[in-house]
Amino acid sequence: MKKDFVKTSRGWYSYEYPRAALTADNVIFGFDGQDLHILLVRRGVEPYKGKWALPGGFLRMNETIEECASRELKEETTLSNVYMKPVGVYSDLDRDPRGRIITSAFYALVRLTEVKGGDDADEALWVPLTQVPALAFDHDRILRDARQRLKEDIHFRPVGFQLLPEKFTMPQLQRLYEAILDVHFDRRNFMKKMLSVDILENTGEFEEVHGHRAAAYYSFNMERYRHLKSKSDFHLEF
Amino acid sequence: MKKDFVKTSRGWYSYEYPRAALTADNVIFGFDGQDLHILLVRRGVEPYKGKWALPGGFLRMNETIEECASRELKEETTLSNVYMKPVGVYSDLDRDPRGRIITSAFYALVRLTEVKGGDDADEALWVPLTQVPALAFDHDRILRDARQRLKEDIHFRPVGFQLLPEKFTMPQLQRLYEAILDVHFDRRNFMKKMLSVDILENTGEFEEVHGHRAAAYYSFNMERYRHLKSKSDFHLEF
DNA sequence: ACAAAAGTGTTGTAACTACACCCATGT
DNA sequence: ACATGGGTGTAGTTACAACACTTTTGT
Repeated sequence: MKKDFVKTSRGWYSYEYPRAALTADNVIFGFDGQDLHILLVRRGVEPYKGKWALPGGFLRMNETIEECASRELKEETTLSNVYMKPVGVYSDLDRDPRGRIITSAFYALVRLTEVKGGDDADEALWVPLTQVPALAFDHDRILRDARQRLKEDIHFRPVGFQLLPEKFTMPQLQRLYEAILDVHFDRRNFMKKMLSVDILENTGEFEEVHGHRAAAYYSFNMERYRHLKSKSDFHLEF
Repeated sequence: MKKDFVKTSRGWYSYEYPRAALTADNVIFGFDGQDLHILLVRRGVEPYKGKWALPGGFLRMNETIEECASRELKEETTLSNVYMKPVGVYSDLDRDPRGRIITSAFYALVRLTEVKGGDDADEALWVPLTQVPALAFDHDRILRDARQRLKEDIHFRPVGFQLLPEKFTMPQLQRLYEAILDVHFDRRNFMKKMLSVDILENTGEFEEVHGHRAAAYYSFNMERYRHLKSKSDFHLEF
């Protein structure tokens, strides 16, 4: 790659035409078995100091925007190899008071239990989607768009399984789908449909509650999913 | 907005950290009644001089990325108010030999007949999707992604009607859907399904072929589409 | 005893697929 | 006469939505 800048005497980077700065921001979804949460960070500096915001950061010159997003995600959660999908590009002229900063937003699905949940004093905090405060910058809009995107994606890809532990019960899976799609399903029909796709495996194990048998554990069988004849075989209509 | 740069003595723009340049590229789809086409431009300068590429250009500081994309689209087609949707961000380090240039890709749907079709000598040319040559930069990949996105979108939104003239025949509509989805439908079932959604209006007029009555003209009724109870009412499964 | 959560089958209805013949026009 | 393209209806199958009772456990 050609060098497309010159350095000034002060060590700054100089270009023939003005350029916007690029950031990546992540909407990190987690599920606690009951509700959908997102991971927020409290801003320690101006602008929007003290406000909650999506975790993110500036693009470096040796990484793609996806690499930037997953680097930021790793810094926040210590997780790598996380399921991420692009949400959109946000480039309103006045979206950041610091100047012309454009962000590329992603959503990520993580197992909430694998991330050390910070408390309020900490910088990062899991917040239920029903209790998200007003966010810094245009992050409210980004969050809305990410939820919408997740809602659409879940019809075509088994995204839910990225949010659940290895083994999960049918009621947990149903609560997750209900939280994402914001609807209610009949237990029997939900179970029937899920099992009809043939990507779930009954582990034979059972959830234990107070030392007694409760719901049966299932696991997601990635092999079987790969072998579906067409992607539309996993077209959950609901 | 704060000024986030300083100008050098040579009039260049200087930043504390390196920045990538941002462009917008458009995959412009058109339909000639038979096949899907895209609009390509032949590059007049290096790199990739003489190669075909997607139309696009650099972001200006007084516009959003969407405004940039539609400005470029207008320059190429003279059309405004065109249906456009984002495809993705392409930021591979070596995607442009000129330096760190990141592009935000969009697809657009236009009525091919409304755009003066340039010939080979011209700079812009309509090319059937079946005959697209190897493109400059990573535009092959962008095109693949745009086709995939269009394929997915058509299930949820009546995107096809952006590509057809005001009045169109059922066989034309079917050919369009077949071109986008790359499948074949039974004529009777296709018609039945389309009419069942209740967003088409029989104009009472007929296509004339050699002075004789041929297929009936339909038009898309935007009002009826808006009044659908839910978006999933236009969920064409196929 | 009462409430809460998990498991299990059937039936009516709606939607989809597959399929054949007629008519008009152009060669 | 033959081929092409447009118009129309039905029957079999599949997928979906709606629905109730039993068991276990905790209070």
